[in-house]
Amino acid sequence: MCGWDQSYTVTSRSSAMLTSEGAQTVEQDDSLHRPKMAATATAASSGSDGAETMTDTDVDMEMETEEDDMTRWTEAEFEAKCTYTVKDTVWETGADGDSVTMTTTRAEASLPRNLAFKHLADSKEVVGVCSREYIPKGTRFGPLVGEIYTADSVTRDANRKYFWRIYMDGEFHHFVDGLDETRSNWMRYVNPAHSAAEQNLAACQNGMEIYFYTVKPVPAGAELLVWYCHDFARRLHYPPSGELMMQKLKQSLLEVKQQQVSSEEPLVEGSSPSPVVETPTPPKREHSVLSILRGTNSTSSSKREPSRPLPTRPHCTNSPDRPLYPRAVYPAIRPHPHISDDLLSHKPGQLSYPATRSPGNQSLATPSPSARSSPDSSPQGSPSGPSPAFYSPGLGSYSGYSPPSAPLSSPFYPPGAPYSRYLLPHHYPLPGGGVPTVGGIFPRMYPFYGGLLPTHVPLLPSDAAARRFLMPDPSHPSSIAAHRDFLLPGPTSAFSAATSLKNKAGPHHPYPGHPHLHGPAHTPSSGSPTAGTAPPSERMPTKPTSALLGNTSEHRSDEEAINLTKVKRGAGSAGYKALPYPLKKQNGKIKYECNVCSKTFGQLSNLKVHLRVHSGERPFKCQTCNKGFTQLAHLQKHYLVHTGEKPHECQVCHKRFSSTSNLKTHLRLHSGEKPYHCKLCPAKFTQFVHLKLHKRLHSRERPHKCPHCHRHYIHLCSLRLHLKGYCLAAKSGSGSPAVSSHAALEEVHRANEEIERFDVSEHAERLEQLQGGVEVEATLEKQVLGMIWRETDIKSPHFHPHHTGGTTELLASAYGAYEPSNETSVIKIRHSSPIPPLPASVTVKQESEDHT
DNA sequence: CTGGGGATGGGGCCC
DNA sequence: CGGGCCCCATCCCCA
Repeated sequence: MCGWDQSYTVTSRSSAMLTSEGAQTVEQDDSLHRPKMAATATAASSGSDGAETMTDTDVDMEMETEEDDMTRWTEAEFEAKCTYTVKDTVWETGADGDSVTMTTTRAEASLPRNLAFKHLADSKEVVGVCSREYIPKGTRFGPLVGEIYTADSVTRDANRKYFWRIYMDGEFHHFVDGLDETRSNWMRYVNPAHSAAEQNLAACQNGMEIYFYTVKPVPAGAELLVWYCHDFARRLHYPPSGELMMQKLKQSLLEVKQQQVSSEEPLVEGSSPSPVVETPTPPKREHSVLSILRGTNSTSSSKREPSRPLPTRPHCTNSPDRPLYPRAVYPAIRPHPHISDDLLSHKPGQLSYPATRSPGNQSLATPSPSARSSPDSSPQGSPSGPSPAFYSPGLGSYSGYSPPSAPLSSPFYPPGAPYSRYLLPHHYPLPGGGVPTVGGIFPRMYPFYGGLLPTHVPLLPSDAAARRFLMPDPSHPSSIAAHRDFLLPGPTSAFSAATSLKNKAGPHHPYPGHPHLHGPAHTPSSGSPTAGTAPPSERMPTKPTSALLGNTSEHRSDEEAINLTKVKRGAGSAGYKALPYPLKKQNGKIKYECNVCSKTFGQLSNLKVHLRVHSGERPFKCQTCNKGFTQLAHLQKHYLVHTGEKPHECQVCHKRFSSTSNLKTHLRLHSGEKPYHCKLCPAKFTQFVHLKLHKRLHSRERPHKCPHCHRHYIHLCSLRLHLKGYCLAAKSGSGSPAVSSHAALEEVHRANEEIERFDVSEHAERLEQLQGGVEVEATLEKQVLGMIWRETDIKSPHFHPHHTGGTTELLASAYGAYEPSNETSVIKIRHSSPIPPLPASVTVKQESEDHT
């Protein structure tokens, strides 16, 4: 988003400029007033595979019935409830980053992978941001990056087009300026929402940073359109919902037109409502389109914000005397994305409504959950959409929602966007060492913060910043509470239940239906208002915000809590609840033992988490697919499925993976490591599962069954070999070796393994066809088991299976290629005792199970 | 069937 | 004590 200039003020303009901006403003404001599209068609999936277990329709259905209006959430709620975060792509700097900087601005390079820029057809100019894939509701983007200016440091002629105001304790604190594309991030390109219906992002200030949260599912290809969250709007003295402003705008419509004809009244800072406005609900005062366009407060200027001269807006394409430029449209003043530069060039009477929406954008068609679920979400909602009169004749009715003229250059990977090069994992070591977390976008920025922000403001690298969503802002107790309330597992487990009681919250918590949010377990000791004060809609048991905490077994939470408490006092009951964590001592260290499986843990917290395995508790719910997880980290990892993020990159082939595990597995392809060896043949695998599948080959039909033991063989010769002295069950029979020692027993075992290896080899196949006689068998025996014999002969005079010498050339050639395993076979192992069968660096993961 | 990858579960350990 | 990160194991899918 560009900064539809929150602080933009103008004192005077040319009429042309006014007109142009007027149009913008109208649209911008229209966005606020357009009634929510309560019954619009369900968004098509647009090919998105975002919903893995549900169709997009399912998702939407769910949204309709279960979700509340996130646009009415407080900033604290956004921060606390939205677990999903999408981090900026790390910006590569330094030596090898130069090339990047040559072709891409930092702002562009920072774009997360699941987003794409929207370009004008014949331009590389970024005119908006779209989603590449389905993005679930409750996803957080950010923080907004830009240069920091305080009231004192901002220059009077600064271009405030991309200014965002940061407040602290209700007072203006500083600006974040996204103007400079080399110092800002992609968020500067996000267009403002034109209406509540199309708004899919809400801008919030969390801590001292600006974040954008998805307030509705964003289908693939849809443009991101942001508007202030309620808190933010309130700070800026916008009408709470923007609906008032909408009405005013409408009222101003005529006035606007009149002004277009007449001379524009000199604009004075604070004469019009704007995002920056600090006037609470400029109710009675009529806002002229002019003033609206200006995005300035009509009733008052910011008291805290330094007074300033009119922005010169050097880059402002809105300027009538400047060539229209897409970028100009975005930012600032006009939180309306649908006005293209072309529009800007038009004269008032010629206002056209260039389509700028991406083809996939279905925000219009997307039902507005908020509109449906939250009756009060549109207080004075304008009953109608933007008045056609708002647009110039010829504009058509709502043509603005026609397909965009600036489609994505590519639905997934824009040409010329060498994604891989900025796709280093967030915490993946850079080739040259070090971690690119702070190195990218933030280095230049944080120094500013260092001097501007209170010490409690986390000066975090991107990675850490992304982590912040789980870290309560110490300056906001409610935030802490919200975090805790939200992140704590629901009181459905013995432990959480116990915790809840410990917190003195009785079993009769106010919202039994949603204990994870408001139940005793989450009642902050500080008495945070967050717990229990959430809107009723939040109490919806299945409300999928993000990591919703366990509602899987909430019906039993209270009981469990009580039971557990009793148990802990000695009441004693069955199962792990009776004694959640009995203590044991191992090697002097206290161990916590699971009552169910007797597994011990060095830390109680580990046991607590472990107990969820037995209780079935999955407190962390994915809002998108409703899957539950036992650990928040698992949910977070899972979320990558929906965002498409693959933070881990193979430094060899640059392929990306969502998990380190999978990357590690992949790296074996490059290293050649195949740690999973088949005991029966030389086959090796990079994954255990492949070995397991492979082993089935060895267990295929084996018609030649040993009459004495369980062994089966594919080939008769193998059975006969086995029977020549290696069947322990038949040891009493003739020819059986005298196995009188443990060592000899082992030899027999190994010999049988070797026979099996031979049995499944191609050589057995060929030998079978030779129809050899006794001599052949003897040779076979010698070749297959020869080494064992020699060893055994030496070590155990008692173990001397019957065999005869003699080798025919024919036989030798028949299976001459057969070689007793030299890596995992018992033979090799025996003979190479001092010499590891494999390089020491290679770990061979032997099969753990018997292959019988 | 093999090989590669995606996703998830579970646990250890550090902060 | 709990959160977060990391790692390994495992299952599943698909080419």
